[in-house]
Amino acid sequence: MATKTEIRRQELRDKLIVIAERTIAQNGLSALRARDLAGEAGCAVGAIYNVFGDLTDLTLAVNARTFHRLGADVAEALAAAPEDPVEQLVVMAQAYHHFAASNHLSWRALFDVERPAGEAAPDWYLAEMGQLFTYISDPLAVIFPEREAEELALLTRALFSSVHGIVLLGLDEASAGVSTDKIDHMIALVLRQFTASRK
Amino acid sequence: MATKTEIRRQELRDKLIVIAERTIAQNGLSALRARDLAGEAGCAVGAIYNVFGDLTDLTLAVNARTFHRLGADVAEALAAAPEDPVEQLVVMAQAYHHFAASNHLSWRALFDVERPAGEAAPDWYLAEMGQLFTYISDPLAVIFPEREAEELALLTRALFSSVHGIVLLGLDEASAGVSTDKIDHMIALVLRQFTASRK
DNA sequence: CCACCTTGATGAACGCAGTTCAATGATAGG
DNA sequence: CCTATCATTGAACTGCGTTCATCAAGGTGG
Repeated sequence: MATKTEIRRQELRDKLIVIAERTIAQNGLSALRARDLAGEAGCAVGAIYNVFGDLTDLTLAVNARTFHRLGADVAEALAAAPEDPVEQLVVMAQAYHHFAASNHLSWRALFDVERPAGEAAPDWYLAEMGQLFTYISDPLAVIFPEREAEELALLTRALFSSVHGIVLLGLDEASAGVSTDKIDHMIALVLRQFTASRK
Repeated sequence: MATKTEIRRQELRDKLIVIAERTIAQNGLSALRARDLAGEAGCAVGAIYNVFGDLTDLTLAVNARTFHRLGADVAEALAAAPEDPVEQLVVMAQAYHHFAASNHLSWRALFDVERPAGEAAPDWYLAEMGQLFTYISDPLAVIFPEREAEELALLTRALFSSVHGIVLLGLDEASAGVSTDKIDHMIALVLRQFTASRK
């Protein structure tokens, strides 16, 4: 069938994702503009809309890749972590922090993308999130062997959210952000203190 | 001097803040439009810019009031809380949560407002934040009497950020938000577990 | 290999924001 | 009351995402 066309579309799709990824990483989500994109990709503005529904779709494609890189970094840190489950939590949380710090604008784009109210997050997002939760709940189950599964799930979510909050506010320069070392320190403080009494 | 003019300006300023506050509370920050605002206030679009530098300035004025209400709610909860410092932390954190849940769009506007990169947060923001931090650090100092002041400051910030993260992700419907009860439960879990071993 | 038709690509034009500023109207001092 | 000064106005400007009538290319049957 329209093989030629499909190949061209796929190539344009990839090219747009690469350009958008670089733009977001360097200048943030707000710097993503249809005309600039078309200029850099050497296509018409309308061509973007032949390949993506709108710029939000393109942003989501970039975010999927960012989230995947994030998950890979955390997994890598976990693989290299010591046996101790508390240390595993600390190492993973700090890997999350370092990813966010090193990919600040891309990481922000994960949360700043406009989502139509009441619409569920895309599947890849929930899947990637579930993977992260598994990394957390495994050590947690070792640390708190007597807790119910449901309680562990809440703990997992709570700890992830806590670390996320520390990183979010810590990296926010405007509201008197905090040095990288101090963020790592806060993460370790919370996790160690949290797991200090294992019951 | 220009008393007539100044009075008129002050009245317009107040009227715009009230209208913007209602608009944000009901339909979110993205529903704030200069023409609608002028229409509702019965003034020209340009008049907005005689009184506020731009719409972000107006949003910041609304945010100052929101943040102040938030602080008042937390203070009220603290005043009605038991003596036990751990319970004080839990009560305040849940007050934070309930404010965010009951004023979701206004609360979101606190963080969603566009801030020029590299620019510090306004003074009222830092002051209000400092007040919240004091509410937290006082019970913390009772719970952890042997910790250094610097360490306590980090703990304070870390705990605030943690609760903020739990509320933020918990209220986010798109990424499979969580029921109000479960958010309260997560907050209590984290704070109680965190303070279970007092050292 | 050509003629035809279907399908895709194009970019000027549209709608809708925030913001500006020349023209108009009000204010206050003489 | 007059006039110089200042405030207000809203049409116009700019910049954005998005659309769609127009044109070009691709594939197909003869």
